[in-house]
Amino acid sequence: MTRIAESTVRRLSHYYRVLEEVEAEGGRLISSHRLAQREGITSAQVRKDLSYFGSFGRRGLGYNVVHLRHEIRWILGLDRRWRVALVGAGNIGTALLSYRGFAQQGFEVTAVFDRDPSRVGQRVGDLVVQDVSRLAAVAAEQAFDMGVIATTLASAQQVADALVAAGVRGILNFAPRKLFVPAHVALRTVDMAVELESLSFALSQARGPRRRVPGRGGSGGGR
Amino acid sequence: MTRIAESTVRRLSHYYRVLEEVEAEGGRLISSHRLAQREGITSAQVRKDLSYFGSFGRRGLGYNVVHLRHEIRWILGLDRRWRVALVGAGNIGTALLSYRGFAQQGFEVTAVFDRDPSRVGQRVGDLVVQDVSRLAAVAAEQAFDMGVIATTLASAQQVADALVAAGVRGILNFAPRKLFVPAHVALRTVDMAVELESLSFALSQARGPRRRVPGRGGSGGGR
DNA sequence: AGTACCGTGTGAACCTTTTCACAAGCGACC
DNA sequence: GGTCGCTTGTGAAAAGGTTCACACGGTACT
Ligand SMILES: NC(=O)c1ccc[n+]([C@@H]2O[C@H](COP(=O)([O-])OP(=O)(O)OC[C@H]3O[C@@H](n4cnc5c(N)ncnc54)[C@H](O)[C@@H]3O)[C@@H](O)[C@H]2O)c1
Ligand SMILES: NC(=O)c1ccc[n+]([C@@H]2O[C@H](COP(=O)([O-])OP(=O)(O)OC[C@H]3O[C@@H](n4cnc5c(N)ncnc54)[C@H](O)[C@@H]3O)[C@@H](O)[C@H]2O)c1
Repeated sequence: MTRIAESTVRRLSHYYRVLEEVEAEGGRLISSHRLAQREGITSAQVRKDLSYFGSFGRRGLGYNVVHLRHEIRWILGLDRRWRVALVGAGNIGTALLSYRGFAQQGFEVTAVFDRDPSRVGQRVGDLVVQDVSRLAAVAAEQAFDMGVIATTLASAQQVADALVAAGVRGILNFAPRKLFVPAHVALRTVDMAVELESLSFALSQARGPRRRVPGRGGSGGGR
Repeated sequence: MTRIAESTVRRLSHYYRVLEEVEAEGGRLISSHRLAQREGITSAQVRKDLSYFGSFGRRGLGYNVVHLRHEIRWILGLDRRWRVALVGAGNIGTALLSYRGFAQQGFEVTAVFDRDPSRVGQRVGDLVVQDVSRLAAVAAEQAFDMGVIATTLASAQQVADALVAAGVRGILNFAPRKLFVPAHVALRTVDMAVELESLSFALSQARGPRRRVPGRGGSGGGR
């Protein structure tokens, strides 16, 4: 079987949401075309994505909503609980903890760590912030599947290393930096600055090309 | 000139960060190879990305750090201030407001809106939360360039519509849903659930293919 | 001035992902 | 049972993005 593209996986998440909604609305069947419409993509894309994993539809009819949702749920691994360690109980970290959406999809934050003594010991939601030095010890008990990095930029790589050492197989990183992890550890980075800058670029495209100082090559600046 | 790929723009953001760091470390020149190494990509990719915008390097030498940083700064439109309206003063919204990183890159949140009467009037950072019904009126004064949607899922599309009506040309969306906006408005979505689910998928790949009930086609589920 | 070395900029090759287009399956209706 | 309309699943084509590989330009050193 050929490797699945990251973009396909991300769309599966979207299909899953749509299916949840359609199910709630009472829809029993949905065609690739209508599914695609709700996501603003083509129906061929939907069918191709699903075809990598099997044949879930019925010709002339479409997909059974409940069935397809369960299939995608299984494909994405959402049919189990994932134990998640959160490192960094700052702005982002506490926002994530207060969010109930993740637990609903099976992502259960079972421990929070920080290194700031003023935060350690405080309660955040149902959890008490622990000192990050206890990460290895707690991991031995709880066997985290994933780690979330919500620390300051400067600590991100060392926290990643600690999480890897603690045995996580996946890391979600909020620090705006490239992290290096072993090949067997999956890494995803949420970089809001990149998104904003991408917007900034898009909005700047309206303006004309760079006005250049005449008589000056493009290379300059060096002495 | 050919359209610039979104992936190229995102990498430019990363190059920009690396250049900031290298500059802080006192480096004057950097080769595409070393720049690539710090991002875990190939040097050809770096050169290709930059080549879409001009010739910024010197053969045999590399790129002048300060000069290249300024070029990218200009390309990404970070050489000006962007006025940003934030809608939704909940967990994510307040986390964003407490973050100083954005203002440093020129993204200035100049107004915050919510519809919850218990939040309206409260101070968050330097700003006072206003009722979302005032969005149009405030936009007339402040001329927002971009909007950030940090509201609940159910409100996201109507808030997007309101922001578009208020004249923003870019939207950063945190609600996990596909939003529809006119072609002249740039939209980027930060969907943390998708990221987590992508991790979940990656971690699930270890397990074998789906065990199927024998004697049952792939299509089933319908009556 | 000549030679050795280095690194950019870029066409071409390669690889990946998306879109096209259609045969084949399925239900409905006569 | 036959025909019609609808929709899937999928090879093949197209589009898009990345990597290769090298000519060319530039520095350094003799
Ligand atoms: N808040 C935002 O809106 C926002 C937006 C974009 C990016 N980010 C990024 O997200 C990350 C977190 O941002 P924030 O605003 O929550 O920052 P914050 O300063 O509020 O929180 C960071 C927390 O991490 C803790 N920490 C630092 N080093 C640690 C370590 N080695 N081990 C354990 N804990 C450690 C700190 O004590 C602090 O509590 C930063 O990297 C930031 O660049 C934040
Ligand atoms: N908090 C997280 O960690 C997290 C993670 C992933 C996704 N999200 C998404 O981000 C969004 C915000 O999450 P949150 O945790 O900050 O939620 P929240 O409930 O804390 O905040 C949402 C805020 O939006 C306001 N709001 C709702 N409808 C509005 C409207 N029409 N106009 C103006 N304001 C309105 C609410 O009054 C509330 O203050 C949600 O869509 C959520 O799915 C949040």
